[in-house]
Amino acid sequence: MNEMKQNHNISIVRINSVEKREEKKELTRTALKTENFNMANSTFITPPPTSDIDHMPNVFSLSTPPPPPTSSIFDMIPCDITTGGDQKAGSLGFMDLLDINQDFGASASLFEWFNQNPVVGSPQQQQSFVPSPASTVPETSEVLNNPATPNSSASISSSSNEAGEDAFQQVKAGDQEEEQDQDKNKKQLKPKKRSQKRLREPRFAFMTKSEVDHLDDGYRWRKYGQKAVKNSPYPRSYYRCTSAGCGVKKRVERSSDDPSIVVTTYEGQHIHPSPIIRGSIGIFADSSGFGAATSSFVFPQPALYQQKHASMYSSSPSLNFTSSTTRFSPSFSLQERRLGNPPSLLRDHGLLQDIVPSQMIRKEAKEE
DNA sequence: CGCTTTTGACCTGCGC
DNA sequence: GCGCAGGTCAAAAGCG
Repeated sequence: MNEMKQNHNISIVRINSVEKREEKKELTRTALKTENFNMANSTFITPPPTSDIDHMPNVFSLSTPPPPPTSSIFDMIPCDITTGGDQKAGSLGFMDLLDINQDFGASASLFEWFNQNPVVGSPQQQQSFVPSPASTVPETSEVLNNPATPNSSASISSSSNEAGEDAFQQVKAGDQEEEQDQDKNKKQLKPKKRSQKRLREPRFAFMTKSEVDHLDDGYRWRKYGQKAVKNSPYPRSYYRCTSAGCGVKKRVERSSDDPSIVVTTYEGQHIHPSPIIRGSIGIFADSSGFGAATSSFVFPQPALYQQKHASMYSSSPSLNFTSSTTRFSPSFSLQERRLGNPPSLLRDHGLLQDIVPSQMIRKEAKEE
């Protein structure tokens, strides 16, 4: 249990995506040129938006330095947020997202903000988000840099194939015949659905400073694989949501640069409410919950889902934080947050208080 | 007994 | 075409 009380520095990356193979290749090449290429020097290139999840900022970082013992989430100082490829977007912080320093209009929550700020609009916008080869890595690194891991950034590329089922059914049909001929000698002769091209769901990731690899985000996960990661002594674990019909996956791996950093990548959206949802506290089930070992915050559920389960959502939950031991989903008032008076609930657990934005240190350093 | 984790093999995509 | 690395499968083992 002690490990559950580690500091959890979180960096979130969400890069909207556009399937630009050439840029992707270039990114890869660029990254590989870097001496310490790893997750840190990567960029998410996800498929075009398919849901409300894409209303989230394309990229934002919640990197956090080790907080003082008495710090709380309310002590957080804005960290970098870069939207799209537009550097003019400037920096926004975690608290910005929480409506502390930034006016999100009527929305008092990250959730609402996400849904009210369709950052991802036109294909052009999406494309603009994907940094050019020349600028991508540095920019991404800038955004993702965590004080604890100067070289850290996360980079994942994904490809989407929207050709659809038809294409794959044809391919599959052909492959099945081949499989019958081929795999008789092989151990795993069972026909797999491998011939189908995988459809990539939108992905996003975040970095957490934690000693715990598998972070509790309120959902139940089943590990289905583990692979050694090139240039890293730490393996990557693959998890799938255990809920029937829910195909959300997540990958967890440690940064080779800083073993204390856990990089978690979510793919897909939950089609069910978070098991942790309970009580009267305002909650929004997420589309891809994520969090730290002892705390988690959850991203918005797709609008469609919310409509179906409107009763499950309160008016303005800001962020759903949960604990693996004692879950809680604070829906504190804006005033409370602005006054820096976190609910005792938060203070008592020393969980969220571990989340501190990356620029806190930077700013403090500047002030000194 | 049912669920989860482990782990080696296999599949797929990409670079050379 | 080959090799590599990422991703997935599924049998076996582990666990409560």
